[in-house]
Amino acid sequence: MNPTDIFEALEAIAKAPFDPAEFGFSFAEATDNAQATVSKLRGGSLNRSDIEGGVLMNLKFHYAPADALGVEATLDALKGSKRTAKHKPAILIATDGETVAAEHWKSGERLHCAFSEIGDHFGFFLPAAGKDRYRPAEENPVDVKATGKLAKLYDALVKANPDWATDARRHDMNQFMTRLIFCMFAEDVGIFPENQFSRAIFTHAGDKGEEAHGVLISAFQAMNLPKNKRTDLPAWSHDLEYVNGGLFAGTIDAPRFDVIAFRYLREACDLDWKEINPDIFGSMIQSVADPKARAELGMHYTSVPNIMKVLGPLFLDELDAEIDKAWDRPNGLRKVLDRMSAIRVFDPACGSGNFLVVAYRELRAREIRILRRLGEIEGQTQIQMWSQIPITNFYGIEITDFSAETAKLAMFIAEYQANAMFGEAFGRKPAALPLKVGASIRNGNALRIDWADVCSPLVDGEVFIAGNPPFLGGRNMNADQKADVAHAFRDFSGSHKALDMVAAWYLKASEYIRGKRAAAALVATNSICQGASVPALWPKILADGLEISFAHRTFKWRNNASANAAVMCVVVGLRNSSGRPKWLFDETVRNAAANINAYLLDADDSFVTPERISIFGLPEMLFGNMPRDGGHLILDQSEAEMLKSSGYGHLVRRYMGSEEVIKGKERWCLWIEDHQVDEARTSSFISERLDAVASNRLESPATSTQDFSNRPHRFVQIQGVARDHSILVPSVSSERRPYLPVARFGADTISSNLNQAIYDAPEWCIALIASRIHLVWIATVCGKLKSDFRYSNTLGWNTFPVPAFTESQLEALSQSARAILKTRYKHHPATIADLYDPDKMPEDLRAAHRANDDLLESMYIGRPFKTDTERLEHLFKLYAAKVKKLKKEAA
DNA sequence: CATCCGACAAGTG
DNA sequence: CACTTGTCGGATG
Repeated sequence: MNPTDIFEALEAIAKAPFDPAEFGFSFAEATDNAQATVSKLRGGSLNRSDIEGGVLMNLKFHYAPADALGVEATLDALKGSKRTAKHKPAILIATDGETVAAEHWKSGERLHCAFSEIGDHFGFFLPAAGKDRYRPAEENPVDVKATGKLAKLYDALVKANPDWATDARRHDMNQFMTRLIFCMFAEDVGIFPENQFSRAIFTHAGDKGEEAHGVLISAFQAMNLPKNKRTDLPAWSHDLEYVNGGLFAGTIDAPRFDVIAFRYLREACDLDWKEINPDIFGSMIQSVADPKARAELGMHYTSVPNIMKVLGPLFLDELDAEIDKAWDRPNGLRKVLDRMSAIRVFDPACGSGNFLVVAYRELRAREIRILRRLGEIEGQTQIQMWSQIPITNFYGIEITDFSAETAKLAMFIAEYQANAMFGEAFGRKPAALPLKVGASIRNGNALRIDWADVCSPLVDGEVFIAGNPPFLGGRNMNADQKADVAHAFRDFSGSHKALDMVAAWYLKASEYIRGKRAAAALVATNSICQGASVPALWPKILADGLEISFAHRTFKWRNNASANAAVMCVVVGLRNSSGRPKWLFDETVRNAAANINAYLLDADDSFVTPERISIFGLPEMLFGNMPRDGGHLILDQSEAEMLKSSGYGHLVRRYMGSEEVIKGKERWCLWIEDHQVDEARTSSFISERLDAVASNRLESPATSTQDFSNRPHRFVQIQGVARDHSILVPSVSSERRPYLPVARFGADTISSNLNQAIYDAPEWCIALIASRIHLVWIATVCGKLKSDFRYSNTLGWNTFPVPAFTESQLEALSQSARAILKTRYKHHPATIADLYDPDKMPEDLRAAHRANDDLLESMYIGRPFKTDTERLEHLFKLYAAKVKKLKKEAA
């Protein structure tokens, strides 16, 4: 059973009427146990439970129906059962058919939900089916746990208070959650007396939380008033600490708690908040408070390892080297301290402040390290009293108000924790309350604000810009966002409209640091270093004395959130040109580079621009044909056969997209010339399809599509059709294959826009496309989809450098192409996906390709190339020479 | 006209 | 849920 089956089985249980005696067995069935096993369970021979009416399966689960005491008490009974300890079930579950309480026994993680929702929580129950849940170890599990609890609390509160989920009240809800989090943190780390807050709440809120609402309001009001002004508040609140700092200013309200929400509140308070990492916790708080952000949590919080990919090479690694060098020289160490105290860190897209928090924490940790060392050398008395790294050296811009507030809170927590460490090391620390001045976080639009206005560049100190700005493709921005980007690019000619929004941050960063004591490094989608973006963006950035100081090449976005964004990233560091070393990172491997170009290669700067026709005289390659039909012109096999047998076969053609070429799938399409429309309409099937196309096109937002609603029999864009044969290259294909997929088809096929096509051209074109050297070129200069190849005629084929071939060379290449096709045919009916699987590629096909490579490469340099690097170097040399020559001719 | 892209999207185990 | 791998068609040059 796969997880989807388990989900469906649990859904079925949730929908059926609840039978306490039956539930354990149906749960066993739902979690992937064979019928025979379930029968034995029913018979009692496998059931190990020691609880009345319970079902216990060794290592899998322990269920008990809830009695009068309620699901909570039953769950506790399950937890305390001797048999549970003996048989170690993955899941404990108690239910009364109304609500469910369950626990992941190993981690102690709990779930409370309505009985009808158990399907939605199938992920929680997967361990009962022997499937491990995804448990990343790279980060602090406390953060993950806390976020989970807070999210559940939030959901429960919203359920109990539907009006709090409306836009009008969201801000109140956000504020409420932030205040709550602060209190839970403060009472665990010693800002408040231990457990002062939760004791006050749980003493006065009633057994089921019926009074929690009023109690929390009073508590928050008290924290906003000096202790001597609380006469109107209940007596128990008079001891609570005065916090101030804006956190408790403004309206104070609280939602009402039902039983489930109150349970989660208790669990959240029980957590040990001492261990919380403010660095990523900020974004987590934000995600908890904002359901939309929660859905997007996977994209917007940057994991600490990824933050360090930016901050390390940007300035921390260099500081470490300086510290090491000065380790035995007090004056040298003091110099490093001076440098550190004059460093400003500026995140122009700070969100809830993760980069700033990590940067602050790392600098404070280094300061402690240096001071300890100075103490060793010179004695404790010579050391400065307080930290010299002011929190006011940390700057941010953030567009949403709530995130900006959260960032300040996260920085406060970070400062508190750093002071505690300082106190531990040197026995002194400043008072925590009431809250003081914090980091400078500006609430505004970073693409409109002058950055120097937020954080001015320094003469006697450095500014490091770091962050992870939002990614949004040029075609997916709304009008406001497009205008913001246009504003950032206002001083430049050439179009920026195809660029990702993150490109505007890079541009502004480059303008900020140029000629200043400043450097920048940002996370970006890898697309800004690929394909059409390279010539559109990087000449502007790398002009006037800037260089790429380091880069992390494409890595997959990843963090602890469950729904990660599907995106591949790069980190690119910018600085004013210098002789200092440059570093190129591949995953964890670091290489020194002589130069880093905009493709993130250790090579000279070069920008390959798209061309309308091949600058090396190759045959014309055309984009495929785009139906824009809502799928209504496309036929499956049975539909095609039906039309053929009823006399409409001449209106049907084989339809080729990428999958048809690569995986040998079969689809057909209606291909109707203008003069055939009346005839086509005599088929009611075709007629219905055409009407569907027409109405679909009318609904399109694009006028170019609407314009074709009165010609529904036709593809909107017809780029080309073969007279005799076509050579098709899928426009997207897996990066794992050692050669690009390419195939030859007859005149009866129509290529969709998912292929590039050369019509009625000689076979040697196949020899070129199927060569290693062509793959290397495409992989370098074309765009990518994640890291998969994306074939472009303008960027890849029309720029592909080839030597001037002789007739006999072309004939040899054609023969070589035929040899490849013939070898493939020997393995019929294996598809291209089968044949070019890197693990299973047949030896004879490999040999045919090797021969093809040797033949072609000898035509370039008289022998095969030794490495891909050598191939690229030669291609770029040919390309540069050709571009130079064309420019000269044009002048 | 002729593309180039997607903090993706859909299918699979 | 994790992993693989290329749809589809709008917006723009």
